[in-house]
Amino acid sequence: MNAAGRFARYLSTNRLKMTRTRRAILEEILAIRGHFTADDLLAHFRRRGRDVAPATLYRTLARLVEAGLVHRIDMAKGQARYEPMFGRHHHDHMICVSCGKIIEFENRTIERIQADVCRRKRFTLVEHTHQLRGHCAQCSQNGTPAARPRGAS
Amino acid sequence: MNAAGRFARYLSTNRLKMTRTRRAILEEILAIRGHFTADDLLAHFRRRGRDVAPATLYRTLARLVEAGLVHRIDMAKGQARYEPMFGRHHHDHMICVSCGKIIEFENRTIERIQADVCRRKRFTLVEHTHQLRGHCAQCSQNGTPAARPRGAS
DNA sequence: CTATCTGCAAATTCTTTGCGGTCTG
DNA sequence: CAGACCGCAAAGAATTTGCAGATAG
Repeated sequence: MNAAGRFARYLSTNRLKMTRTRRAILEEILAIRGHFTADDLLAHFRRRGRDVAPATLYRTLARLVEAGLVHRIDMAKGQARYEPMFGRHHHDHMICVSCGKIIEFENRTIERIQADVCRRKRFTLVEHTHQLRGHCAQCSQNGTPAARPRGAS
Repeated sequence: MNAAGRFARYLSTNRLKMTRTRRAILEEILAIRGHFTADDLLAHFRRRGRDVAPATLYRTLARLVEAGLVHRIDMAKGQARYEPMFGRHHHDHMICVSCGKIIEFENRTIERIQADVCRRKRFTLVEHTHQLRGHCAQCSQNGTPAARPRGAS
């Protein structure tokens, strides 16, 4: 089923409604096809005259996340990012602290070890965050000041 | 060198001052010897009559992090946590979403693969966050409602 | 003595909530 | 046509910043 269909199903299952605004938000996200912030979306709407209230957008994003159609990436600092998850599977992120670019990565071995670690501690994993922050190839090259590695969690 | 000494060295190197308040904050952290929030520290001080302004605490924590003596754990939601790093080496965290408990874990293989991933993408790693959120052994057992695993990043 | 600190209060940032009118199923 | 939504404005949480007097080197 496509994204709109899946959202519709999620909504009806939960006795929620498919409104014009919700449809518009989902379409905009489908059009972006990449990482975005709540503000990005608001700006898109503002630019084309359609005004969506921040409150409404946040409420809808929360529903899309619940429905499993969108994934929220909590940044250490500043706004959260979102990304569509239609038919995609799990991956993690490298975030360039110079230019903000997000590079996705996926590693089966890490996921497996992670599961092992949880099993060993009898920890029931619900979700995880694995972000690598640093400088992307371009920024490292363009003499971005100080790319000194350091440990962190 | 001990923590106080290291902090003193960091301060003087940067033409900063070792004040009474900074000393008190560092001592309090040494006494806690575990994970804490800015609010925890403020409460400790308030309880014993010594009043430290939030602004001052946050400024000092930032310095301690810069000095490498304290590590900041950014939580997806709510307040950041801090932990002393005196003579400890890197580790990551499992966070119980039921009781808030933080369990540390450390895995050389994951760290190594992570470094490989960065090398392959020519990404200069500065720091990383690897958090597993879920239910700890106790909370899973005590019938904490709904421990249904889901994917996330 | 002078630059850095401290506490206070106000500002910020991102997100959430309360409310009165509107729309969907 | 009842219950869910929308936009607006105001609230919220955690942290940061500006300022005037205090203090360390």
